[in-house]
Amino acid sequence: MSEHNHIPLHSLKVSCSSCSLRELCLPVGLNREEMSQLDTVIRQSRRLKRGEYLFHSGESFKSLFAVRTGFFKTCVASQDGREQVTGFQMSGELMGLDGISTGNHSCDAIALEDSEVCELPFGRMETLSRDIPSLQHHFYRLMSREIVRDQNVMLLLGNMKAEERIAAFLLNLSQRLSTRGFAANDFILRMSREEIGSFLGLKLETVSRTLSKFQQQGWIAVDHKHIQLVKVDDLKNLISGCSHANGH
Amino acid sequence: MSEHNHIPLHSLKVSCSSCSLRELCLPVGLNREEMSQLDTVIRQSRRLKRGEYLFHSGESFKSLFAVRTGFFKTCVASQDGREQVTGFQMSGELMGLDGISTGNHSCDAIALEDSEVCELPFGRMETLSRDIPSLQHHFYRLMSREIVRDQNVMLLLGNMKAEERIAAFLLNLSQRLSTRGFAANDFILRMSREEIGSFLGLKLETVSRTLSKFQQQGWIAVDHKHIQLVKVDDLKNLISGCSHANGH
DNA sequence: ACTCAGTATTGATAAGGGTCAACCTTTACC
DNA sequence: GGTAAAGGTTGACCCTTATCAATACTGAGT
Repeated sequence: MSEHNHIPLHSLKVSCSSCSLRELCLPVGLNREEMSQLDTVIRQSRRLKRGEYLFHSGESFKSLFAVRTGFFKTCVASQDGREQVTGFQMSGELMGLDGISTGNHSCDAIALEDSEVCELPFGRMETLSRDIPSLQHHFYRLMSREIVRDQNVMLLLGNMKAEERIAAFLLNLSQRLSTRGFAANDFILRMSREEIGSFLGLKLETVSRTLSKFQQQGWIAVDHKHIQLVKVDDLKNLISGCSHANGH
Repeated sequence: MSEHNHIPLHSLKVSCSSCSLRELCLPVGLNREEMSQLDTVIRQSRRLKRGEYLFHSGESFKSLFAVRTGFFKTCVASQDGREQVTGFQMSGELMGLDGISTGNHSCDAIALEDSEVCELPFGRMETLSRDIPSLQHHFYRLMSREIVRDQNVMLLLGNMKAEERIAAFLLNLSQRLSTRGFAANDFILRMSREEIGSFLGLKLETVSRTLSKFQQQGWIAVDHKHIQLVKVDDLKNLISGCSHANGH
């Protein structure tokens, strides 16, 4: 936590050492002292291997986690084994907001590839956010954004057909990847067909068939987990009308 | 805003004059001064007639609203007219949290019967919550609870069959009504079959048929909007396994 | 390089729920 | 109080997606 002093504020974005969190999740507009206060709170990052749980449903909630690198899914499970994936998280995105409510996590968070997260002890963030208004505001906005995202998923699950869901899903991924500087139209899926299906309320066979269909129509190219979007406009046409439906 | 001085703290619950909000939504544990600070922020309530919009999607976000009396739905609409009801709100429940994210409401809120709400100007609540830690904490918890509720709706929409959805819906309503001191097994639906369907991702005909089916089985009695739950355990059996699925 | 388990594709068939339509009931409004 | 509009029920039929099944591919680990 040293170099801040030598670096102009506006470039902190790219030069913070400990954690990419601040670039991606936290508000600009903090002064140096506030930044260093934040530094004392954010714990060093934790590494997880593919398949590892970041937290389990029911576990006591202590911290939020921000993805530094890698890819996660969050899911709620019913007693009889059915599971609903409630979201996929990539770098800069936050997990654990559901735990604040009861003090226990209400979902599982699982790494879909080797990943790294920043831990944000919530109690200390809460305290700190009292002293730093813009931080408090930012947290309210983050939680609200999650609510909006969830509402859009409801719209997707409640109103859209399989093809529309898949198209919305691909376009949403594409948009989030390009925000992070990755190619928008050429990417690797980090999740299985079954996990996509669980998120979208479809069976894995339907996901597979729909991807094949899109490929036959020349809209996308599918090579297992490697996806290329060829005709983005056609995909967008499919969901125009049911729009709003882009989470995150 | 007068009688607080004469009334012991623990009974504020029942005796606040201006607004039932504090009883239902806000944390206990405020002292008298904090309570009176809150009083200066909470605006007098607003009355709405059935069918009236409390706010529209896209409208600038200024305030949260808590239902005092009556019943609301919130919904997001797609361009082509499809609408997804994202929730039904009854007394004590909050609307508008989605607006914090962008500064604009992302859904419509519509009164399903003549209703009364408290307005909570968000900017002032935010400021106040800096000075009153328990208020800040309470807001975080409220927002988190909304996230958990939405996740459970996703589970419902993504995994459950029509009968399970309807059963979960009825049981959820029942539970929330009984929390408020109303009969748990005998109530009037405030929403149409179509609105139920929109919330549950079903068509109105399916809602109607499923209610008829439950009635034939002797599990419930249906007289238009008047519903009686006769065999609650059978309804619960239907959704055991997919449980978790009770919002709010 | 081989194997086994997990993952994906594709086809055939079935079921659940959507769609269309007719009819009935209630509510709201003139 | 009568009439129109909205809401609700029920039936027949069809479409989308789930289910079941066979096969193929991939990749991690030996």
